[in-house]
Amino acid sequence: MSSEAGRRASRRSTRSVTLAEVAEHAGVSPQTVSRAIRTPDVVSEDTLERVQASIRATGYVPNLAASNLASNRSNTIAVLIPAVSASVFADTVQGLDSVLAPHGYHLFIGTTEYSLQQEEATLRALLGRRPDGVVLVGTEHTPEAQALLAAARVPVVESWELTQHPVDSVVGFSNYAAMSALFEHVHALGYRCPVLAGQFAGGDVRALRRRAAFEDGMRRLYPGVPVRILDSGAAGVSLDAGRDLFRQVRSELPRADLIMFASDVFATGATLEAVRSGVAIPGELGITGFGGFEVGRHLVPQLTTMAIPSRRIGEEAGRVLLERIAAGGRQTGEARIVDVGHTLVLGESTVWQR
Amino acid sequence: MSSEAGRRASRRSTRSVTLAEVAEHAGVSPQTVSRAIRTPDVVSEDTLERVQASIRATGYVPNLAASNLASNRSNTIAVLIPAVSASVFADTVQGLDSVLAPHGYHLFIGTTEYSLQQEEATLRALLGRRPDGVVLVGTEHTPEAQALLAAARVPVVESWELTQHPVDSVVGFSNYAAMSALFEHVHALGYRCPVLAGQFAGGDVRALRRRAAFEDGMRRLYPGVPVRILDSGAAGVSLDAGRDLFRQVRSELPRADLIMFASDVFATGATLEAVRSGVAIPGELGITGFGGFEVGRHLVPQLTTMAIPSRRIGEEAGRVLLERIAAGGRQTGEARIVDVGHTLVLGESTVWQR
DNA sequence: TTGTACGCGTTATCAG
DNA sequence: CTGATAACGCGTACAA
Repeated sequence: MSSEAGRRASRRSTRSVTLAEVAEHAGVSPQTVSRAIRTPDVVSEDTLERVQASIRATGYVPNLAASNLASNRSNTIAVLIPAVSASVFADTVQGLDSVLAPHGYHLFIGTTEYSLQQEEATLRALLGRRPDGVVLVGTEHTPEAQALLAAARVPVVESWELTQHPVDSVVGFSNYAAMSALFEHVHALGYRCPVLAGQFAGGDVRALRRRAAFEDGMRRLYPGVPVRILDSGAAGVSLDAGRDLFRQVRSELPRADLIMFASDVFATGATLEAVRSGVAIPGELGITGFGGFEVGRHLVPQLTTMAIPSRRIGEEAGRVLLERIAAGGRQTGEARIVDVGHTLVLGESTVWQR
Repeated sequence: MSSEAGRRASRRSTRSVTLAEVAEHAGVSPQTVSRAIRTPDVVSEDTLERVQASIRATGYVPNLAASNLASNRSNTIAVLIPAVSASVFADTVQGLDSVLAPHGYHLFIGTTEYSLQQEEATLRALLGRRPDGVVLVGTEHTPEAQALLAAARVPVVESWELTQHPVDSVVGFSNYAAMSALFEHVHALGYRCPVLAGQFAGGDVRALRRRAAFEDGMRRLYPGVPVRILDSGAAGVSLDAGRDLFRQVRSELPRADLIMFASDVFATGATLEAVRSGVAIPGELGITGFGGFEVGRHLVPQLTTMAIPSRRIGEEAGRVLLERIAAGGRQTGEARIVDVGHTLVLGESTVWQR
């Protein structure tokens, strides 16, 4: 026995059907089976049929980990979003999937919980899967994350923001410009004392950009008027938080004539609370949102908001990835910047003042 | 040259750092590096530090495809949901992730578009990744999908429904029982002519169960009263569809005194349309939903609905998976059935009749 | 059109 | 506690 060098017990534990077993069943070489799957037109019709029959008979499911290892392609795109349950990003993911799935790419989704540290950790884990591309939300990352992305040597798309210096490419819009445009609109309507309400302590960088736009707008268009900002704190982005912010404004800032919410979610909770408590919108108080969710069009009064094409962000990101992958799969150095823009939605929740 | 047998160009194309390179850098064997990562406590403190330094210095990111291949474990759970953007399932995914992530499992998400054929195709693709577990929405699958699941020999959790004969285990509730309970409640309130509205042509099996509960309820508690059901058809589950269904009921079924919607989404669109068009709810017409979404509590009037613990479904599914994986990772044969139940939410959109 | 011989990067196994 | 060696399942390169 000691001379039986090299004989070891098989390590296969799952005992799933392999390519070799299909080959044996069909009476061809493993390589032919591989070809029958990946490049059927290069195999004779006769063998092709035989192999396909054997695949069905054996219930063969290709091991993509092995395929990945051998070919250096995973047909996988890593997607990092703040949270799965945040519907705006779900739309982006849906858009991504709709563009990439037809090309055989699957999405590997990781969440960051709006934390750059968490993003780095998740990114590290996802890169272990050797994705053919990466999609991130945001343009701010830890230095380590930046290094990881650079070392990965695959196309990277940052999104939901714009920057002149993306890691590779970026698909998004300017949160600052969008909020500024909305601000200028309500200023033109004649509002005298706008306040901002939202969540700014949760690590959402994009919300901070919107806040900056509000602050700068106040200084520029309302010199002398105090800048009032209410933060929901740890409450998160929810209808409850919107309701609470509304109540807080009513009790603490009675002179406010307009509440600009950092998200349609807050604005919806606030609008419904106004209805319930009998506060006339826009008569007593104006309300604006941000995001352009479906519910805004249904609210009574309809919500004035800034619509963001969240699904299109995903679709464009998918196209950029496909393009880059086709071009060699590497980051080329020439940054690609796609601005999907924003659209002012004039609702009934704001009105011409006098 | 011809005698230089076996010399070939390297096939490595991505040239990412490998375990061997870290080993060389640290002056140890590859196996020691592997151990330093996977079982640090079995490595001497001295070497451990050296290896960790080398990992940082080289920017090493483990190739999980290789790890997967060698160890037969992917630390991956495949999740199949009807759609990413359907918020109920997003909550389930979030719940799953919250339980599984701490144990090192990542989710691979695939969508089925409410189609069993699509489910089978997506399942096939995901199984190629050799997940350590599978979570599905629904208990109905194609025969081929059933075979695939059986052959995969990993824990499988079906969800959002109940069955006495799951593939492996099931976490959910009875859509029939939930809808029946809601129906009995409104019957007890004294409604005389309830109608059902929703989407039943889209392939959503769970919606069909709710419809069956409505039909049976009508036959049982309203003998002689015609069974009225409105289908939004291809419109999908949206606020727009809810608004349109509401209008349709008003114009086509003027004698209806209660609309039972198959989803809170429809009910929300309908309630807001009622507010806009000046129809008194519950005065002129009662409304119920299904799902127990946050928005229902904020609507004016608050929505009467049947709440489903969608996040808890994910959490329980995660626990079942962990348990099964710990127990050997295979389907054991003893089905595990977890009923998360349902909760009647009494809102203001229905009221005692007379 | 088909077959043969590696190699992809990691871990299991066994020996030291 | 550490190292050497052989898998894991498939694709690439080359030969036939």
